[in-house]
Amino acid sequence: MSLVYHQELLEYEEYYLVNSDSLVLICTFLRLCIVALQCSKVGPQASINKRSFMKNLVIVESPAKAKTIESYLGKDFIVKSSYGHVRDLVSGNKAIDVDNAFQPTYEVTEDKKKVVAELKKLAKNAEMVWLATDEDREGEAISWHLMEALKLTDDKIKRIVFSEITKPAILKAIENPRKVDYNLVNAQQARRVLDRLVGFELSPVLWKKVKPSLSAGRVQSVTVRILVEREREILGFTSTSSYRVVAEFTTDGKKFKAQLGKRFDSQKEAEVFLKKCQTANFSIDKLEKKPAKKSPAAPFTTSTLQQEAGRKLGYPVGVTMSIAQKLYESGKITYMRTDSVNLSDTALEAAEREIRSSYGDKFSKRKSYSTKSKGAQEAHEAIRPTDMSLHSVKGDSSQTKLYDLIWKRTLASQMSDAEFERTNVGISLDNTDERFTAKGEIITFEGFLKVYLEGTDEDGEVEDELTKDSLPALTKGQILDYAEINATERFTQHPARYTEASLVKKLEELGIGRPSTYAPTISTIQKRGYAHKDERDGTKREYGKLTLVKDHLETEKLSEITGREKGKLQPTDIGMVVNDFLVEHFENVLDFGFTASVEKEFDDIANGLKEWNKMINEFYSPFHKDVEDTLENSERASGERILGNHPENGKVILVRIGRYGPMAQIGDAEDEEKKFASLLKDQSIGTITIEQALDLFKLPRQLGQFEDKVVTAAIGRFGPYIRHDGKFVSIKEVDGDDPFTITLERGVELVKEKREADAKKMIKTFAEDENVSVQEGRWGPYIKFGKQNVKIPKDIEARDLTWDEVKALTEEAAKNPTKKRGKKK
DNA sequence: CAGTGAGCGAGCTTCCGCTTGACTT
Repeated sequence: MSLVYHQELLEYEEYYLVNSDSLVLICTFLRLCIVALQCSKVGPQASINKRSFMKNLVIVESPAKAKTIESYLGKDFIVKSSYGHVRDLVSGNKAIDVDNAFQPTYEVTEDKKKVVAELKKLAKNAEMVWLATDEDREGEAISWHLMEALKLTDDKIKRIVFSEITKPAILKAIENPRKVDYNLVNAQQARRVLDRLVGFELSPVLWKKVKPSLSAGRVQSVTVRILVEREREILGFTSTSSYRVVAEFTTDGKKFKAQLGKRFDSQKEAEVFLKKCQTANFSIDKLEKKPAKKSPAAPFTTSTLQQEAGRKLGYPVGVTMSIAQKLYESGKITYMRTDSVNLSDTALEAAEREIRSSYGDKFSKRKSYSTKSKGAQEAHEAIRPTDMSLHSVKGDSSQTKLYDLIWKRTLASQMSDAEFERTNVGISLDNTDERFTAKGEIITFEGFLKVYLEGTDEDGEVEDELTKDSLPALTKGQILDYAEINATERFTQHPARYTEASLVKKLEELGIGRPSTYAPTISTIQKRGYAHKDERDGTKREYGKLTLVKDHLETEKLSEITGREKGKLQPTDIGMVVNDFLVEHFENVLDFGFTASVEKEFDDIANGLKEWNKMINEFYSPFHKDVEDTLENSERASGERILGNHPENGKVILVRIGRYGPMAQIGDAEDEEKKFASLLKDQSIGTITIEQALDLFKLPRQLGQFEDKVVTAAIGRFGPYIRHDGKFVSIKEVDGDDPFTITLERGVELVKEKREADAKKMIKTFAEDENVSVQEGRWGPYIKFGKQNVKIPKDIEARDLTWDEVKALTEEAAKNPTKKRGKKK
């Protein structure tokens, strides 16, 4: 933390040196102190309590921000953090009084009680409380909730805002205080109330009509819909193939490639064309050179940082955010949850200085970017290094890499365009109208490409396989000889499944969700079982290739692996069934434009054009009617699909969603002897075959006896396993085992391996009770007391624990149960 | 939470956005 402080000071000093306005600044600062003094004199208690005289409490949302700002403001100000929202709607179903103008009931959230108590104490002793929460809807509401929770009156507070954490910005903010904007607060209340109503009325419908514990909401349900619709596109996609012709020409001993404008639907047609090539004369009939430019990408927002870190470093969005959080906390970068592409003046100056000194004046070009995304509220700066002269951070390699990305992106955004010379070459044949084209590209000025180029998402087939390097010297009218001409069969590709990052991009385009929720939303839909990361090996596919070399035509059949995929988001059966149900009954809320349209109304509320509870009422009345109507009239949604009849007894075989997820069933609902089996993780209701479904009923399999006890193989909640004498051993597919074919010998081998591994973990056992032991776990040694696991304090040596100590620790742990997420049965 | 899947009825689940640590077997 001392590092941060130091760095901020440096920045500050630098600012003094280069900025001619520094005198003005100092004056401003002095004037401020006087203002603060005068302010405090007005307060009724000012003269009574000398100790609290002059004291100003500033409250911001983030503690790291508080530290920085405190260093700007001097000793008359103390700056504290609220750690985000301090109050929220009470939990449960009674937070909103729908019969009384949607009156909300709030409470200080459990984890904020300490924070609120401390702020309350400080506020009491302060002359003035400066509410410096973010300059957006949520920030305004946080200020209001702080007033309520700390019992602050209007004359005791000043509301200040700034969208960058730089000294001039903070001082300017202090000079321009205002009151809390209740219209904006009401817009936030409307947002909050709407989300609670939607979530807490839709979810119970799903519990009744689909499966318990499911959830629905304005953001998550549309997110799942995006995935489901893409999956349907993929399922409905049929791939077609065509032959693409590429010729390699030589001139002056140099080679270059050109592609035919036309593709052929069959091998036959391709062959006919290549035969024409054998006798054709090739000549250049078009030669065009054009200058071209490429501009750098805007500085990072949360969304673009997540995308680039995904593309270039392979990080899931949650990982990116936690690395960024660490960089932010150590003062290396600005705030990482932002939708703004704006850079502060001090940052622009620093970037320019850095570019001029490292690359030269002609690489510098100041640019300001404006946001393209819909719901942007721009309460912060773009994500950038706090110190542009720091080219790299030491230590943790993931932090080094992410910082590197941020540094380069920021710098590049203020650099000149890259310049190219593009060449387009047309090549004609004298015995057909078909033509080849070649493209060349030479960089004439590197510009921003010197440091950074934004990545791209591979989306479908790469259309243009030609290298865009330089072409050899060519002239119009020149006659060419080919070295080789290929016609290769290429297949059209289904649209790509979403990655975490490309999904975030889509959400941002639709204005759904906020920088602080992109990563949590993606983890929510996976936790709820609506989507998962896929892993498909791909399948072998044959393709044809024709090669013409020196008048000799050859035909080959080659093979390639297609459809290999890892880590893409794919909707599950439950995700699809829930989505179809919601889309059918709640089209309005599931509409991709729903958020955008309510945002418009929130804006009206913020501008004082509409009352918030009126707006909510207009939404809620018809919505609630739909909910009741659906509860009463809709069928249960199970996604049932009938696969056919049993080959031996003729009973119906179907797949559907059951209480515990996707399952197969033999026999209909009336059948007294119907049987059930869960689908495997990689199977789905939509694609499973009758043979695969029948296989499921072969488990559990009895393999035989070992030590007079039965050994069985089956598949459970955590995957395939061997069971023996009440103990379970996982069967790992990577070892080439599976429960359908595994033998008794191999099963016994796994049981023995497991015993050995368990013995290794055992540190100590006790004669008093054989169910109690001290074992080595993932996070170090722990006590296993029956089914209870107990942590061992760091200062105690696990090996030396006595029976009495173990009992004492266990009893203490039982007294203070840690809040567990899991519920008891 | 590693054998479930009917139906009953208890009591429970659930939203989005703003922030960090505490905690995990």
